[in-house]
Amino acid sequence: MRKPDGVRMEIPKENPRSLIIDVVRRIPAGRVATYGQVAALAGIRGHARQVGYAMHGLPAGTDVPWHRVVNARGEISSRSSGCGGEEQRRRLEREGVKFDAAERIDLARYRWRARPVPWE
DNA sequence: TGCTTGACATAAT
DNA sequence: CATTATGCCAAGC
Repeated sequence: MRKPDGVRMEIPKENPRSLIIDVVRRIPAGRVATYGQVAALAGIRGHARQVGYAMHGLPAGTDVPWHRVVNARGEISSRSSGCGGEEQRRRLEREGVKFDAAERIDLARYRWRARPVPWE
């Protein structure tokens, strides 16, 4: 078989990265979601790393509430670019999310439930 | 073209 | 509950 044109778009619309961002946008204020949860909602369960990678590719001043995405420990993931997570923590506190002495969030209480029914 | 790193998760200890 | 080890996929070099 031979290749079609060879001309390919670098940024397909159905890019998984965009899908991840779309899910993050659905996170309500005052709630936090884990990377794994976002990945699962994006249809890529188990690919939590790609979620974090997508966040890293987000531009400054994006409309995506990336600050509502935390790791499974309920803490802000440290990134390679030194510090900066302080901004994320400040944004979450501003939305009513409380941090404990270990700078962690009580996921049992603030974890976003993307369920059709709230509970029960 | 192939190896290494990475804003993680889950299971085991 | 904390730490360690392994797996996952994609982007960077």
